[in-house]
Amino acid sequence: MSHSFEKICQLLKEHNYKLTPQRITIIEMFLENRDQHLSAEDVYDLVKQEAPDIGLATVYRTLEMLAQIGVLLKMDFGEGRLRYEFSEGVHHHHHLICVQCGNVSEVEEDLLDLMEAKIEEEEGFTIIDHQVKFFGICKKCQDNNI
Amino acid sequence: MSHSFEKICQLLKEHNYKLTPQRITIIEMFLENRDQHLSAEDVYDLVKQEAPDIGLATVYRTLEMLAQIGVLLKMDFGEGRLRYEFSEGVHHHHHLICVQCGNVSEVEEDLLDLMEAKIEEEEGFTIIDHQVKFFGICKKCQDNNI
DNA sequence: GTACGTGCAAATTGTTTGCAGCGTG
DNA sequence: CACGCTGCAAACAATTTGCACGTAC
Repeated sequence: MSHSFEKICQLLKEHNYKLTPQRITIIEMFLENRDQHLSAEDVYDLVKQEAPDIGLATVYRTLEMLAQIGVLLKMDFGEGRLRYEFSEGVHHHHHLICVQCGNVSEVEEDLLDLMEAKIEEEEGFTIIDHQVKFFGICKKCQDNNI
Repeated sequence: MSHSFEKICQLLKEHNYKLTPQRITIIEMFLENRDQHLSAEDVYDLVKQEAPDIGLATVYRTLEMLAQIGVLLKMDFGEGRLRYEFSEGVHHHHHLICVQCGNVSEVEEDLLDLMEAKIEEEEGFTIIDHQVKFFGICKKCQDNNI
């Protein structure tokens, strides 16, 4: 079910991508930070600790490639920059974005199957994926506001 | 219910914003294109036909201002640019984004109230707004693919 | 060995800002 | 007539691209 290092390497091979040290480091980084939504710059900073010579462009290219083959999912939280996370289980978690502190957390709730079925039927639109974002005030901020 | 020119002007006054020709032109443009999701550049191109001297920065500033006072809603379809639409009824329509042609259309379906109630209860997260995007292939593209 | 991958720097793109002059209320 | 608003150009920030060199297969 979940992504493993081996499975991802396998995917690269299938798509005729080479397994370079830089790519390996980036993939390991994501495996060690499964729960995070990392921006390109975040990845760059993290990876630089392991491999100081890596270039930012390489990070961008690798993230794009991993998104293309379905390992990562591009997420846009409206900050003017993209974030990346493992694509697994995308259909069953949504994001809670706190408009005060900017923190992004996840919920597992998903009642969208009904909606999808209706849309496919009524609009003739074949749904591949969905993204749901709830904007509001997280518990922490609410507590701080008192 | 729906935005009218008068109501928007009223809102500007309430917020101590002046009613300049540029702002009027931009508001009229949106009223004439209620069904569209316009980017700043789109608005600039449209408005330039009426008022060739307008500056792109003015468009950006006006869109930001209209979003601030709640007339427009900033939408992010992950294209690396923001789009704007009237904010009315935001809770009751969602976006269908075709991954082939990039066309964005709307659906009225909304079953998220249940989900919101559950999230507020279980996570203590107070929801202000939500955005739902469905990615897939629109009817037109499906027909073209045959 | 060769095509793909890399680092670097420069280019692009969307958006923001500083400023002197203009126009609304 | 004051202050907010404008156009212009320059500044910014995230991302992309061109290119000569390096390296996985």
